[in-house]
Amino acid sequence: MDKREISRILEEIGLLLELKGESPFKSNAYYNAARTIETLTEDVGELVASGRIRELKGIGQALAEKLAELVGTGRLAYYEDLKQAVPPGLVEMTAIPGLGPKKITAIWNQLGITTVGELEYACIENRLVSLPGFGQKTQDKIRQGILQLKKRRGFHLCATAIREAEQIVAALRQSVGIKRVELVGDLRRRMEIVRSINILAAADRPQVVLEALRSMEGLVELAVAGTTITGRASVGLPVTLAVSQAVTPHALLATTGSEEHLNALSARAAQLRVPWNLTGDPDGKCAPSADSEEALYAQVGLPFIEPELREGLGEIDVAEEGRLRPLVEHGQIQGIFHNHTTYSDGSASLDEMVVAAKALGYRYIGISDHSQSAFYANGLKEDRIREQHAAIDALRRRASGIAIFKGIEADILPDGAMDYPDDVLARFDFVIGSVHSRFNLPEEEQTERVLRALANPHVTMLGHPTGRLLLSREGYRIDMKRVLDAAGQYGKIVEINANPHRLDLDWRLCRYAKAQGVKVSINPDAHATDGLEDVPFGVHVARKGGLEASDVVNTLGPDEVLRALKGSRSVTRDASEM
DNA sequence: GCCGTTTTCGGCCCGACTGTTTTCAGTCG
Repeated sequence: MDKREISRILEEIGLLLELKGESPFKSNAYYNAARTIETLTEDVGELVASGRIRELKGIGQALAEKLAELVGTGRLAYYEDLKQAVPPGLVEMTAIPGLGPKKITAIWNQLGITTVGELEYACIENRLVSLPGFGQKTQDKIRQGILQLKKRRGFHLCATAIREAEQIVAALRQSVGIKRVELVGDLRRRMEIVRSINILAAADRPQVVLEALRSMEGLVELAVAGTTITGRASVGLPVTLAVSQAVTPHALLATTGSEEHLNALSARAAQLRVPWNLTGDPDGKCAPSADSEEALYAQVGLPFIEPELREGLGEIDVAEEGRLRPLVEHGQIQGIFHNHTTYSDGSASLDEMVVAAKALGYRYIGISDHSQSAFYANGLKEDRIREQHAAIDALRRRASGIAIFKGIEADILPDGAMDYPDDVLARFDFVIGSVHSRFNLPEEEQTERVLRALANPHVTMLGHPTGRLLLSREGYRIDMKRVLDAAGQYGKIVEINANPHRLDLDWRLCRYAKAQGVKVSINPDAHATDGLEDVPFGVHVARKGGLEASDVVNTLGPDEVLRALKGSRSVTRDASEM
């Protein structure tokens, strides 16, 4: 059992305890432990075996015993019992905005409601308003939240799906009798959220693939119907494998999608009178003859179009006009900004973050802890900024082979002012301006707020521009086009936050940003050393948005990027001019 | 459930916001 799964179980125990109405401090102990385990660099099994697990802060006698049981047997009786005691629908309800454990418990105890469906019906019947502490607005908000929840039900984060998919693909590729394995579908196009994992496999018989899958841990509900194998990954994600004698480029193209892209291709083929039956017999007369996807595109007079671009959003026109450029690749990212440390709410020290970044091959790392108004995140007051800068100076003398930049993730206050005075902001190599409060301002006010921050000459980058959390929170209402216009005008960098929950700036806005001359920075927003590994997810966003290396500032080397940062703060302008 | 000691019990982060109240509870970041 890996640390992610252990952490998830501890987290759920915390939640179940809250729902049962146990001491919030007790559930907090589980939340803390979950966080500790998740950010471990050492193997949990080894820590348990050696007894050193007790040395971790927040792991006492009881938790150590539970971890031992979990690691040793893969099960935990305490957790199983809790799950018996609390209906699973209550856990699902916690995903509804504005609905926390207390309100859910009230709904459960006083109305006997245990599922989201029943809750929705109770809203329709106007039964929530009668509960103490509830009113019309609460009920309306819950009903709205349920609609959101239903919309995203069945979706999973790309990162989760990729992790599962890569394990399956790698295992199958090593299996005897399986000739070829390819990931297709939304996941190959690197959509930010997906419903399933779709794989093409070449083998003589589906049975061969099935046997290989059976030996994999975490795959359940495996079944065969004809040449299709279905199953479910450990996170509940449906897996579908289509097995055939060979993986043809036709099948690859057809199953990668998107539907819009395929429709545009077939319309084009019809116009050019090229046979274009991708799903029929590839040797038949109706199918284009091709031995690769490149050759298929060539049949309709187009260069190869990267899977990420295949969304039917004008990529075919761009390809036809010869305007496709090589998309940015992870290997071109030379350094990373937006990284937190234990100075604020990170779980790894400054030294650990720098060492980890260097180990990943990065040539520079930009440290940016939270600013003073972020109380909840232990934001840095001026004295602690001085302390951190001294630590960075000392580390710069010791560390070789990696440059360290002094930065800050400064809150953009509700009125658009930054939460440090200019002379403090001037001490940093880079300043990320981020919104962390007052998400519910009207669109006009929210937009003006961010525009004013961008007008501040000390701000170099805009952090997670919409504040969205995929599958859990909508972004705040903001006119992103105006924001990107301003960023272009002022030469400000806009972040592509690579955290799989954010992926913000959205890829759909990348083209617009590029057209305004806006440079992006692909930032991990890491709060632990393994957060640094999220960078590739940000690269997917940039690629889907059609960005090339020259659009991404952190493809620059350390010296050039520093010049770019200086350039982005040289424009001085008053907000009143806008 | 953890922690630390002024050790075996009492405290555990906190401020803003919202909606419900008419002084506060719940949620969120």
